[in-house]
Amino acid sequence: MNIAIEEVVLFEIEKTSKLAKMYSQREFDKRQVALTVDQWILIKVIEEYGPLTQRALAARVFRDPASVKRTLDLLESKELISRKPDDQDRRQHQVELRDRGISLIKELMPMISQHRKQSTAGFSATEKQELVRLLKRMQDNFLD
Amino acid sequence: MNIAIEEVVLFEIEKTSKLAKMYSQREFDKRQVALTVDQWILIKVIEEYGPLTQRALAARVFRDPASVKRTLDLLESKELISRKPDDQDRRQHQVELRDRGISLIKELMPMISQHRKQSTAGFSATEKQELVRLLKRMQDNFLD
DNA sequence: CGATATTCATTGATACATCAACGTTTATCC
DNA sequence: GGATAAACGTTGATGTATCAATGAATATCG
Repeated sequence: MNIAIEEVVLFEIEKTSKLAKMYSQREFDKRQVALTVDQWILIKVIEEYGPLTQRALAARVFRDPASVKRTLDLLESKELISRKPDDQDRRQHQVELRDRGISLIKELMPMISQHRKQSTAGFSATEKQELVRLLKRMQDNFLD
Repeated sequence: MNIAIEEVVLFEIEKTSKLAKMYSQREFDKRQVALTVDQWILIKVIEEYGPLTQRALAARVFRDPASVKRTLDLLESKELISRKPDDQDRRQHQVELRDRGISLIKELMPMISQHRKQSTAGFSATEKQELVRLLKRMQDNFLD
């Protein structure tokens, strides 16, 4: 049974992605942080690029707007973010961080930075760049 | 706002993984194949390694046994697989392909092979190997 | 200016992901 | 051998992913 390298590549990408997410989630749980990794990513992106619309937010994190909407509902109930209807265009809502969101991010950033470093521990600068370069080329192959 | 390369790497892995799955799913839908990508992966693994227990199957595809169980329920209702209680150990079930599963795989393999090749189109043999090597090293970084 | 088309957020339906808890069956240990 | 522990599959709860459809607001076009 000959297994094509192409198959291995796709499998390893999927596996790496899952492992990274599981690793982060365990860290959150260990520290009693009542957040999922996807929720964390949203509030971090809102901090960096907000206020922004739900659609713009979804595009930035590469998720479906319907899915992002539901996650925002949860973050709103935790009082970490708020949504305000836009005055110029009342179809869209501006999403922004609330105080509790801001302080939560400040609190968690050290752990997050540590996790990011851990992901490429032992990699040279060249290897990190090469990995990103190859991944982007693969992405292009899927955009037809 | 300086964005660490570690952050980019993790993001690109996630993005590549999502794109690959979306690309495959669109192909399935286009051809009216009534399967999700995850369902396809399960029956393909059962074909290659079956019969096997649900737990062994879950470990092979790197998924949660509870999740695999539910997907197997769907595949069973489509009459693509069957489950038999093991005589030696009645806690576990042996999962195997049924005739319809076998012929479905035969029918879809050309498309799948094409998709796998597409993923690494333009890659040299060295680049493919390098990508897999870097991914595996990253996985090791998460196994503590 | 008024009909038509598009955009945004939302909701419903279906599927997958993870963990915890549970019943049944099998292993282990005193 | 009988109590205790562990393994397998299952179910429930919660969160995320995708597509299709809907309502309200805005753009566009004749």
